[in-house]
Amino acid sequence: MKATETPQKRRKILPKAQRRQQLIEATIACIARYGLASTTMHMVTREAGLSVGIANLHFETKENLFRETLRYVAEEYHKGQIDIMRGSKADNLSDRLTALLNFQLGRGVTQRQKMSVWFAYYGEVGARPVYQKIVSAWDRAAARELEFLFASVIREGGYTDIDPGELAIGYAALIDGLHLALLVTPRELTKQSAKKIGRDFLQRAFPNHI
Amino acid sequence: MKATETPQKRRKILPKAQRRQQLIEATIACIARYGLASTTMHMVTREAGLSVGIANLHFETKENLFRETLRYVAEEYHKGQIDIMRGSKADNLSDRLTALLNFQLGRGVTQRQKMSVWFAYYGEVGARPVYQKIVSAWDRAAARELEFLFASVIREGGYTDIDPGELAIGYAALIDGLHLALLVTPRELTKQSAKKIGRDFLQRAFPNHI
DNA sequence: ACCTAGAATGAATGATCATTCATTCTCAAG
DNA sequence: CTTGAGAATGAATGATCATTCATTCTAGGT
Repeated sequence: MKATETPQKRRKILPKAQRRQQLIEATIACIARYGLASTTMHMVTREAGLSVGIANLHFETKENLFRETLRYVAEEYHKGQIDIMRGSKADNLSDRLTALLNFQLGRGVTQRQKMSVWFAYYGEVGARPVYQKIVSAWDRAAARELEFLFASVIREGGYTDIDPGELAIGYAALIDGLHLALLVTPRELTKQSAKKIGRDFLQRAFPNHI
Repeated sequence: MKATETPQKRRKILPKAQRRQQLIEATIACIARYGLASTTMHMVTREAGLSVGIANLHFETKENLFRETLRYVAEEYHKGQIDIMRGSKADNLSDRLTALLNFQLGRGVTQRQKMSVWFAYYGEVGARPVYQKIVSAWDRAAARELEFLFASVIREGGYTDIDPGELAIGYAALIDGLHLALLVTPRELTKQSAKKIGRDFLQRAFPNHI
């Protein structure tokens, strides 16, 4: 009995940008599965179905690859949020708040893989200034946008005694905390409950809108 | 000119428990400074002012040392919370809520070092079932206690339409998220504001108590 | 069909690190 | 004071890993 033949993969040449993308996605998969600490270049390149040397060719060092991967993940999440808040889709403020919540706690974002990667990087922020810079730059951008949205809601609803900046930080913190809870204690919290908790927060702040 | 003499440290023999404690504290310091990923046994033992071999003597493996360190950190934080919630100090429920908030966002807990270590472990939870077990066990215990406290407050205040379990998860998530914000974007958030944001959350839920 | 720029490969290299253990040292008990 | 149980040491070992680069292969241009 002959062992299953390796299908003799033909070497394929692709444009730089495409290979970089491929390697970043392999890195995400590996970090989610094995953690930042134990992910090796061999794992990443094997996951991508390529040879070890390729990583050096496109990213020079492991450090570069990891940094670019963080940039990619951070951009994906925060751009998604910001697009909704700017509201090309829903003109209505209530709908915009709901859409934001649905995105932040929806299928795409709350995949175990995504949250693992996200917190793996957060965990290294204390020790790596570069990671902190990347994350905090996006965080700031999203926070400004959220503050602006909340300010509009406050104006429209005539709510008093609410500082939009503080509420924005509180809401963002709540969402981050819910992501953490979904990752660490998934048994205790369903995505449905998480959404309800987020909605209740908004409702207590903006009772006329939610 | 003679170089500064190393003061020829005398070898000291101490009981097991004390050395273990010393090594755990050195581990915390290293993780905060260098991150989980790059902390080595040499760093830890140097930080403790001891030889490399000592770590193996007391913990067998690096993995063990890290696990015990997580146990220590998790216990310290969650026991502190639980003690306050059980309220041997303040019989008054309002005071108990305030004390809890002051502890969770107070000097001790929000030290950069503490938060770094905390999130370093959270970051590996996705990849290491052992870490997840330790953290989620404590989280569950604290969540139960918090739910009980909130239930008492709800009864006392005659609040309607509040589920204590959901509110407890939301509040815990908010606090975790605020810790994360203090770690990642300290420029955007002072400990004072963080406390105010936490207080506002409680006030919107329990207006007669805060 | 032929060439060649440069994309891709992977065995080899050297660095880093956890772990081991033969040896040294300490101190409490006798 | 003497002694031995076991605490502490740190040079040595072997494993793992990032990075290198001589070589092979591909595909678009002529």
